[in-house]
Amino acid sequence: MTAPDEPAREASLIYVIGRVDQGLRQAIRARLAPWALSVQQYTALSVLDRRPGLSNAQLARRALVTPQSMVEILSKLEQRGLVQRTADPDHALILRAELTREGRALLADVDPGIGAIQDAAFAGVPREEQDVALRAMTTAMNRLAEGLGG
Amino acid sequence: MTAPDEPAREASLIYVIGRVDQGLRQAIRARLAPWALSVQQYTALSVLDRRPGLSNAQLARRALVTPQSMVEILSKLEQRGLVQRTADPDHALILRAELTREGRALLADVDPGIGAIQDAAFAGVPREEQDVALRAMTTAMNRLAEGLGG
DNA sequence: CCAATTTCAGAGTAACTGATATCG
DNA sequence: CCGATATCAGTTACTCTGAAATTG
Repeated sequence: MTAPDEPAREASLIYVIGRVDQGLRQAIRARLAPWALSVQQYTALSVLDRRPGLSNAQLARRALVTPQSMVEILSKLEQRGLVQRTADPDHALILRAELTREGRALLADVDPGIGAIQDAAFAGVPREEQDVALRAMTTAMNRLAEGLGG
Repeated sequence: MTAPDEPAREASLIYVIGRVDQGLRQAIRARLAPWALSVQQYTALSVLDRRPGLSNAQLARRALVTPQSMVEILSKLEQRGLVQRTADPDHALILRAELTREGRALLADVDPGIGAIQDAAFAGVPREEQDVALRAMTTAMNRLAEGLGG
């Protein structure tokens, strides 16, 4: 059976999102391998690059994972010297994270390759439609972050 | 720090897809818990419902995972009596899978709840835009299945 | 012999639940 | 006391790589 499977007819949005994420993750993982960076480590780095000063709890809410999951990611980045954390002056309990110089340098090395993956995956889709998709997905992301209630 | 995080400004499509998938998975997992079904088990069931007769290898290509990963999912469904597999008459090596009556019954029980999750997540997005998003994501899925080359 | 399918075994990744300690 | 943060420990979910046997 070498015959290629026929393309799926009408799958649900929820299903297609899962497949795309799976394929994207694989591609990103391969691209990141030379730096021994995991997908979520890369994700955390790029979030911190755009929003320095987020705490572990804030990062976790943003990523839609538990704070315990984020601790693992963040602590490894810190051990590796890509991220540094300093206590908030007003709340000694809160550790605000930001990229180190090494972290920024590594991100600059890696970012183009990841961008290329996105471009390749959506090459067949017109800009305007990509924008519509991005808006739709962003809406869903925000609703999911609120627990599907609001 | 109880103040809600400001909504993300301009994240990349690739990033938002990852977050949405993560949020969706969590919601689906919770909804599936009473049946002790995992997310990928549910996914495999619904694919087989629409396309009976797919082999393990075909399912794996469709899901963008290795055949080894799919074996685990499929064999558990088979052990549980939700799926049955029969050898292809022409190729004794190929085992074609299909839902059992129990599998179809369980899927019928579960499906509405999963549909509700999708509806809730994309409630704020107009139909036409959901369709555009679905088309864009389907294009990306197919490109990823071809290895980003084609 | 080669290509495709299935599957076992081991490993690594990713995320979770539970519990503990601290701060305001 | 309560709510939020951080984090340790254990566990489950998910996927991969490697290797083997079988079929056409």
